[in-house]
Amino acid sequence: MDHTDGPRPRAVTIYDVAREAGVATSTASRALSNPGRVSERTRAHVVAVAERLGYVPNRIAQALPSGRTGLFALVIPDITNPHHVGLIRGAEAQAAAAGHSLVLADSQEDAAVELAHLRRLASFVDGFLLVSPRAPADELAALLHRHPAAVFNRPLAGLPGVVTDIDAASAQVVRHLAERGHRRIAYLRGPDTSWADGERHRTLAAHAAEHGLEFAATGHHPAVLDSGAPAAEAGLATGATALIAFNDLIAIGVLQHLERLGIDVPGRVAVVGADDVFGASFCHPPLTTVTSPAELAGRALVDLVTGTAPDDPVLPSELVVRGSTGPAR
Amino acid sequence: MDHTDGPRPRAVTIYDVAREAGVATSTASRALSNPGRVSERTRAHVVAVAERLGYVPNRIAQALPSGRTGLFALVIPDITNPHHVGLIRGAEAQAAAAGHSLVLADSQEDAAVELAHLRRLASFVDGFLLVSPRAPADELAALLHRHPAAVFNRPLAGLPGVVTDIDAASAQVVRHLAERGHRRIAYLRGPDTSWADGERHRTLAAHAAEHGLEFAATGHHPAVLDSGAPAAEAGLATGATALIAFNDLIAIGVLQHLERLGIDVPGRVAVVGADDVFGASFCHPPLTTVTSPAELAGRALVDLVTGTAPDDPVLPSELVVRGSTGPAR
DNA sequence: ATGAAAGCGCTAACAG
DNA sequence: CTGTTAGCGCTTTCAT
Repeated sequence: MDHTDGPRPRAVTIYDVAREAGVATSTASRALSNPGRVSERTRAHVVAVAERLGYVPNRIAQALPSGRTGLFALVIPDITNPHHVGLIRGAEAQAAAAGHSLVLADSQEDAAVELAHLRRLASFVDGFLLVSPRAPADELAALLHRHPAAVFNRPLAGLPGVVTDIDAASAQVVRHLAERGHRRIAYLRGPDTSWADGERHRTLAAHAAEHGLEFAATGHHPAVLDSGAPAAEAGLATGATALIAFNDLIAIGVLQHLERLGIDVPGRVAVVGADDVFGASFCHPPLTTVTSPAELAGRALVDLVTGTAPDDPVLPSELVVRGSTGPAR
Repeated sequence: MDHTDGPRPRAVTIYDVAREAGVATSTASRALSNPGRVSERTRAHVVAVAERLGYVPNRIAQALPSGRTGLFALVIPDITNPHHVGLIRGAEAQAAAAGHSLVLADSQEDAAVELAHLRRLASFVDGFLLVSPRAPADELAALLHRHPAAVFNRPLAGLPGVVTDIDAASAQVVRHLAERGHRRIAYLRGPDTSWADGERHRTLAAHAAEHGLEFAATGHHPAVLDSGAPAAEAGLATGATALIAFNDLIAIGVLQHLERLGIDVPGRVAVVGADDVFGASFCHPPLTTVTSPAELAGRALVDLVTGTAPDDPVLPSELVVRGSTGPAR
């Protein structure tokens, strides 16, 4: 049987409440959602009647005149990535605290899917939370013309947003590796549509130059565990003694591949990830990585889109040294 | 500035389209969403005008008469649990494929929060996807009276649902441990509001009896990593040589605690988890666990709530043997 | 402080 | 095949 078909048993409306309470619908409405503009006596009476009848306001009907649903769309490139889970969690918590809810949209790293989500959801939500959006800036701008939005990890003209302090993280990573005696390092790039990837590439190269280190880059690699093998091969081929992966997923995949190859980590090659996802602390060896302000970012996005500007649009990220880095061979 | 305040620039309505196309609104409506009930010529014309004006139907307005939003609420006890991520992913994918979207609701293992979500979202969604709901059955029933719902891992009278084949999984776990020579096993229980926990407890005890094994249980333990230490202590105190945790989160926490204690796994004690979450294959030692049909379950929930009954409400779960189990001391 | 009435944008009878 | 009209449930002027 199809539960979505057929008329649902009709619910108690505000008309029922008004009639039962012997007042006009407008009075009932005010008593319920605009107290203070009605006498205490009638307010209490209407509320009591509503309670007794089991009245629950129809939020679609509420939304039609106001245009506000209290729903926000959270658009994510890849739900599978554990990194994004922190973001979902932060956003959900902050939204719930403000009485809002999130509509989840997974764009599967596909710009077209992402844009389709924006179009589909536009008339339904009060705003968009865009996590590292992949679509071209002009197309995003066109679709978001009449909708508030906040963006994580991608500066977009005219849209508020927060970003990870990638430069600070890269500086710490490079300094750490230089101190451990590495002379040649390689960056295993992530998706080419990722702004964060470009930033990591740029800042790692710059800091490597400062320290007089040789720098190479490989990729782009998809941000998934399975990229580990090809990324590791490409990284090793550069002759680097330290491999810095775009994120922990790739880094853990790299560790697994190196283990299969019998290559000692960190003895022969060091590995660094990014995001400090669940699992990074107990993989083998435990992964040196940089933290991601994911949960913070999720909260900040909700704040931004609801009009509360955060103090600082640059969110902290810092190095966590674990077993996967060590002195160069 | 506050993006949510102030009137949004008003959008193109179907009236605009109808006027511009020189037809009645009903004709425009039919041309756009009920083709075949209008001449091909006017259809094409209206569509062209709509396109030119950049018309996008207002989904709230569409939803008001029909009562259908195409939104489904996914209610989860704990977003943090990586196990649930598979479920979210499966549900999102299946919903998206059918042109629906998901509203995310995290009840944080709290029955009151769960019920509050149902109340808040009821008038907004076409149905509920309940993942291991924690609230009392009668309260759930009362709130879901007029809303379709599908449930994962908790049989609820009158509601369609799917469950994991916990009995089969338990049978395999116990047989595996018996074959490895364990004579006394302990189950580290999960949340007391979890139906799955009760089932695992019951079936593990039954199969242990079949095999002539001694069986003990400890807990309830919250289903988080930090439960690992107390759960491990309680489990060891039972004198068991094999500890079966409610889920992988607890199991991995147990592994970490045993490592700190210098207790050899699986030499001195074996550890088994459940769900086969991300990380289970590369923790130390890799965790023997049972798979969870999470993604499948997510898809099945969407199918159920949209009226497509799945073939079998019992979803497969099977043992994956890794390094954390071995012969008893 | 309260009531009457209009309108949010769309769909679905009901006519023609 | 197309136009007219009512109505989904609620909020909000505008009167009183």
